[in-house]
Amino acid sequence: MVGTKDIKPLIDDIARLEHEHQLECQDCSLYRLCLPLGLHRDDLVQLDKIIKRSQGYDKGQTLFNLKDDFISLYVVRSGSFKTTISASDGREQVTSFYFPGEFIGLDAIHMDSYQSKAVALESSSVCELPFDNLQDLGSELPRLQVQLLTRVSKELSGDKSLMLLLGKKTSDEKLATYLLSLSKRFKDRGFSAKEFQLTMSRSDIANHLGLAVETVSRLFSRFQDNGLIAIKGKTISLTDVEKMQALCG
Amino acid sequence: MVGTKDIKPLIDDIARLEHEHQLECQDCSLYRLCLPLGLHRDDLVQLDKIIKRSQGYDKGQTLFNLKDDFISLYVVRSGSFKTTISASDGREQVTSFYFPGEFIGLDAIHMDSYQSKAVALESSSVCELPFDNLQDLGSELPRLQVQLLTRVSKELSGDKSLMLLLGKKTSDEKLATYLLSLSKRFKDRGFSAKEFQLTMSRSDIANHLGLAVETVSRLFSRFQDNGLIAIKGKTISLTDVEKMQALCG
DNA sequence: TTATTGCATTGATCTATATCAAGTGGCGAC
DNA sequence: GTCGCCACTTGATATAGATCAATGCAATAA
Repeated sequence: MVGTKDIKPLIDDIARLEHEHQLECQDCSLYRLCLPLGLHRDDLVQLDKIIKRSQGYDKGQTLFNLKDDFISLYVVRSGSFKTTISASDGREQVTSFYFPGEFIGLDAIHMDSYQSKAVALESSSVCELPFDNLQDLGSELPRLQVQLLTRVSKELSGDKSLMLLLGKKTSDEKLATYLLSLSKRFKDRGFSAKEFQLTMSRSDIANHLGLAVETVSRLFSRFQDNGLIAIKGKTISLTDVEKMQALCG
Repeated sequence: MVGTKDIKPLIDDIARLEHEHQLECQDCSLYRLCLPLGLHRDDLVQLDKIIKRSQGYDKGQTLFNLKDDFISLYVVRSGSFKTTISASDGREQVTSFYFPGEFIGLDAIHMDSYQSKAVALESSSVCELPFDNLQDLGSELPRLQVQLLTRVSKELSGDKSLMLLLGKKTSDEKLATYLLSLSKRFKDRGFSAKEFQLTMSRSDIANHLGLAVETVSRLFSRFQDNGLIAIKGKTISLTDVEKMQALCG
């Protein structure tokens, strides 16, 4: 307990140093997942020039709000975010979760304001890509433009799958599908596919899957009883991936 | 009854003539809704060169199938289409309906095969845009590339709204939202916003909204009883748009 | 004209999941 | 430490909408 307090300043120092150092794309660990993929070294230097590496965001802090002017796309550098849209009466839907290397704000490109709200789920940081600059650069670097198009298409594809989940799947199929999708994304990022942190709350998960919190809670308990997972607070281990896959439908 | 048979050959003739004439983008009535928007006249000529104006598709005919090689994007020229994705056990979700000027296949850009199946809902025709050619041209015409990006972003945005609908709305809110969305799209295309044809079946609508056919049928009846709509087979009139909007949530 | 077929409607019943209600446990503030 | 708060869990009950079942109806074929 005393130890935690002692290292906090150290962590802050590291964050500050990292920020001052302004890590460039070439050296970034997300290189293989992120926008630069397929760009030449010279192009990267140009891309680096327009990227703003922002200060961090605390848990619960808003990256952008519904109807804010659309200025920039964001790429998660560390941590995680959720985006939500809301009905006129205030009901909200968690539309997506975003992890390192993923783009936030792509659905705003066709408007001049954001169509959703983005909030950090933990201490997080992002790279900011002012869209106008990105477009200017894109007109010189077709490969960049293609990368961007590919990104939006990929998110579109994911959203269609989520429509299948929301429209046709039962509660246990929903949760199983969700957990495996998280697992895959962590694996792609070089983390364990079997054990990871659920940085979002139960109610975020429930909302995203079109379920009630209580249902999600009961499902976690049942999955645990059936030996599918081991869960303790926010830490989850997938103990029977086979069976989990069979559950997805 | 005899009359219908007599004019059928005439209609076919017109379709054939239209096809042979190979109507160009400049002259197309969809000009203001379609890809050419914002392109210069010279650019349009180039775009026209890569567009294949295909034969028509009959009701129920497949434009492309899941896992077909991704070669082209398609723009609806006349008629309408639906796209579906399916779970491993065969359950299907109708992900979108497409009307003239709208793009089909955008979710395949990030893969080398289509992620969904597209089927004509009535006699329809499309413009085919071979994606490789489109990209070659795009690298010379940044405005074209931006148009394309904008299109995908717009579809993304619509899908997020549908997630809100599927996850959070009640059955009557779902149907009301859907009918008004159709109404707006018809209006944008210069058709009546109040009276139009539901080219898709009740079961397509139900599936798309995450409901059972019976529920949709009952809702249509109730909406009619409440003076919101008048419906006869596939023809619907919105008789109280105000009240309908209030129902959307 | 009458049969056939598939889509659509309407009614009766059932069920998955929401909602309501009552704890439980962990964590930060003091 | 312990107080208070909030997220989570677990149980009891309610309900929106699904499913099952029968019938109606319109378009095509015979």
